Amino acid sequence: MIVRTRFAPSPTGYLHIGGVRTALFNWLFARQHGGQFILRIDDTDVARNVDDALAPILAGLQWLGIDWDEGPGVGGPHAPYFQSQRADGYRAAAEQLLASGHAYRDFATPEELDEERKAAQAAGKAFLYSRRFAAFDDATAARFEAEGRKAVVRLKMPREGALVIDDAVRGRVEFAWEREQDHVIQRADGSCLYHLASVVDDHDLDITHVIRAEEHLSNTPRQAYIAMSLGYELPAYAHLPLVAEPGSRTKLSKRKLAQYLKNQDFRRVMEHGQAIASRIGMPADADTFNPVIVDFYRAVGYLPWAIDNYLSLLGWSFDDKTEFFCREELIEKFSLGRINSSPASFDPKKLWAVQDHYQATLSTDEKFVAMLPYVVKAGLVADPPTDGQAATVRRVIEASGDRLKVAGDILSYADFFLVDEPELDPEAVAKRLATPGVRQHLEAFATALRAVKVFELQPLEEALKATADAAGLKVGDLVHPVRVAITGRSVGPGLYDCLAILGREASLARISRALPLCG
RNA sequence: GCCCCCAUCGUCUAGUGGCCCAGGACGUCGGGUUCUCAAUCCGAAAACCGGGGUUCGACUCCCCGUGGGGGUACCA
Repeated sequence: MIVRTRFAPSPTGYLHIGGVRTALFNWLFARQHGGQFILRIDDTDVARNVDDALAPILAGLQWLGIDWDEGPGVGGPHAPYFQSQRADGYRAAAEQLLASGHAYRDFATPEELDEERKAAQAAGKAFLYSRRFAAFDDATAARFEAEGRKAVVRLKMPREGALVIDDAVRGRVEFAWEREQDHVIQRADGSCLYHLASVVDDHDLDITHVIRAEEHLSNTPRQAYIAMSLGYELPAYAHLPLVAEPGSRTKLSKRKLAQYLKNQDFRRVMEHGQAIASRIGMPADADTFNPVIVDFYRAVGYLPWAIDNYLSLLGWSFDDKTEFFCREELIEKFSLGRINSSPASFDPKKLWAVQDHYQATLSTDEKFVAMLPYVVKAGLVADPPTDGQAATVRRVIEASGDRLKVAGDILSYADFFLVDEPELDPEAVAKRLATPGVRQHLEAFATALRAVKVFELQPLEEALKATADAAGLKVGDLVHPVRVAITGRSVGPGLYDCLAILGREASLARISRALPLCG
């Protein structure tokens, strides 16, 4: 048997982090078994602007390296891969269900149904439709139609016995048929609903394993009923634990962003991203740009594999200690059997740590390629950059080392080397420059700088230490004022690196500019 | 209301009856190193939801609570 899995997003305009986890697990399972991963678009409901709403989803998956063997853009033997274009198949299935007596036309109005529902609830019982307006033959149907009623097609669920499924994650799960409602599968206008469409497609696309979030577990009986009634073989099911909110067990949702921002870690990640976005002139409106959406990470400059690796650990583990996997290892080691069944909450801090880990493995060249576009977009260099500017960026990357956690971080390290007169942080000035004696020390250091023969790390360090010694200062007491004078702020790469990158002329100019502010 | 699922440090998790007075990771705290920050090194605090069983022995199995979550749509 060839394993075939699928990810079936609705075109909503964004790729949700929980959706990615589902896609990733489907993809991993298919790749591991040498099978196929299919992307199908569940657009039965949203008819307009599908292209626009789909683009971010496709782009997000591509960016993450989750490639699909059949689906939009690549086609395949089961095309089309859009539910909106497969309606004929659903209608035929509804016909078949009607003909075989597994479904019926129902003429009840929503109000009549609602009344029954409420009565059942008031009685503390599960709602079970009386089938009062069901038409099992044409004569009855004609009578209802004469009353001006319109029919939908409902499933005629069994009212005894039970469905037992063997879920790959949860094991044996049993559902009593009598608790299942006669769900509508086709509207009066002939359009078909999700459950029918999904089952028909999974069968037509030869899907062998349905791997999806736990929210669908309760949907399984009616889908299984549809499948069995149509004579399909049931796929294997695996219901993944929900990806929950930071610090909670509730399903992560884009809508509740305001609430997540009360979570300190989440807010920190958000603000860090917004700062980068605003410097590259990217709209950072929280609706389209936030840590629940994959685009956020791409825009800010996270590494796609860091996201994948982090997400793989949400509900799955290989053993008690391995956390980092390259793509091949993850494909090899992944297994449905080791998926957890309890919800896993999305932890921005842990993602950050995983990103940090992978970022640290990058070479200067790799960082340069990823970071240069940010500097260009922020207008810090010409487009294209001059050779000198590119060289400066490269040196800043080297000097900054581990301080650059995501590609966008280059902005807050490169800017003061690339602008003529960086702004001075008032707090840093107050703390490091405006204290008594600093002016004199800076002047002494300026003199020493003029005398430095080769403007490189070693001689610079010697010059600074000599100046400090002569003045009876600790190295730090001189380093801090110099740093603020030349970079405008109190944190940054090593001071000697800063001086070397700036060069003699700029360093001296910045020191003299700072002198009036000194105590 | 009814149905289903879930329950180990703050978080992600290991644990499939004795190896566990519960292991790893992130985070937190303390310390070392350091010109700041970052990194790094060392160390610490931190959990089996409760109650009953079963068993020589339960984190592990069963039952009941409690708590959390999902579903219950002519949404997907």
